[in-house]
Amino acid sequence: MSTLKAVRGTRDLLPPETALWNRIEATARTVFARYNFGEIRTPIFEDTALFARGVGEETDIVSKEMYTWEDRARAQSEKTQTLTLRPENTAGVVRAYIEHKLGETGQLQKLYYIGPQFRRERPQKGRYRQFSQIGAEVIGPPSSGSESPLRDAEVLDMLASLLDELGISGWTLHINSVGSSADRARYNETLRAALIPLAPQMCVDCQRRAVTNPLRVLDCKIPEDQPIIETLPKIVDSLDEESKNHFAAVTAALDMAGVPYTRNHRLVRGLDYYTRTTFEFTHGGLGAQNALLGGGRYDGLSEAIGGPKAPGIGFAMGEDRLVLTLQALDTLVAEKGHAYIAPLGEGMNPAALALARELRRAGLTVELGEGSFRLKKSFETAEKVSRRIVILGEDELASGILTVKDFATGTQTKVPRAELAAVLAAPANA
RNA sequence: GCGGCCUUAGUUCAGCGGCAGAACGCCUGACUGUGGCUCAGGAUGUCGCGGGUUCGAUCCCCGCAGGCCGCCCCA
Repeated sequence: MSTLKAVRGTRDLLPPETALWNRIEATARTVFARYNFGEIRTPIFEDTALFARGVGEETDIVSKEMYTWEDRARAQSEKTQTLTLRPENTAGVVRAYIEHKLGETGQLQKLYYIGPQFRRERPQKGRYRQFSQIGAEVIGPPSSGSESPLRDAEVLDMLASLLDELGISGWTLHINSVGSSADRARYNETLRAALIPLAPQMCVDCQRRAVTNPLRVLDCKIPEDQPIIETLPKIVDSLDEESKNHFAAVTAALDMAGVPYTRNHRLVRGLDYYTRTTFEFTHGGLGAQNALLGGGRYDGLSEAIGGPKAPGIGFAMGEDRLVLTLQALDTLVAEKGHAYIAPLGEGMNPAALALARELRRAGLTVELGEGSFRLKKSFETAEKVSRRIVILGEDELASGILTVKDFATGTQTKVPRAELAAVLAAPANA
């Protein structure tokens, strides 16, 4: 019988790696809280129509990467429904915003989420079929200030602070404006026309893109094509005055706040709902999947899925990629517990449990040994998982004076039971 | 969805058409309540799965699966 394995593109996360995941999530929650974001949890599956209308029917995500199935009807009278595992979370958040009439509060909604997303792509490093995103959205009626360029700058400032706090050094923030959807359509045609005479000199991929999706030519990584791409019209020249001014206000705020960024005329993101400001934080250590996070403004998304006018801006960070980056930077230090209790002889086991319970209730991390172990084995095991070892034998139990050895210093002391928790809680003696 | 490389012990990896290997880790002992060093010994396993060629396949061939790299796309 063949053994069952995690399905392609999914994986188990085990200790100690999960400690890193928890640290990332805890840091994100802390930073988001400082900016007054609250958590939202939306369902992992939604009506397929939400993604088709929100993300865009023509995008790769919707047209070929979604896990979609027909949910069977419970009764003759009930229609079957097409459901989809969420491939991203922004559409779900906006759906919830509309459904719960959050716009009626008149207040700006600042929501963050952490959770799994699903896309059926060919897996590779930093790209999985189930992956986790940490994201946030700022959305509200125009009267709440949701359209303000200050919101864009604040989100970018928050992200820069979060990455710094996580200890991710060497990131680059790329920003651009893709304007209104009309601006983008106009630019697409400008680009297509400009490429007609140039494409024959470019790589085969670009020759294809020039016809199928001109915007993607800007992403080409072939060195020979770069000088040609530099000569292409820039999207900024296709923007209307309002979008230009909005973008100028975003960069002015970033300059004043001291958030470093790179103006990237070639940053064109793939989801249909993006308007005006778009951005990406990249990191060199990730290979082809070098985007740590991406996001942008989506002023028309709510209306696209049947809601009121509700401009917004948001982002999604690839949590798996944050983990990869931090692992490459070697910032993972395994935390050792406070103490390992070594009972001498199986007869000491019950007393050892009682002692462990006492210390754990005092808030210490305690590993409980086993009386059948020889002391040598207890020491070897203890050294791997704990900062100190506590020996519990007949003498210690009778006298109430325990033997404690500190692995960092190699010093051994006798400690009365009443003082034990305090001694173990103290940092290693120098 | 396309192309390339890869898959052998718990881990990292050698290897060869003829008994399955190293290092690290693990277990036992030297050493009954003091580890880390040392020494002596021990267990590792469907050589990814399924076919084929062959007297004989872990090795050669084909298919499949999974991983990695690139394309596509994206977080």
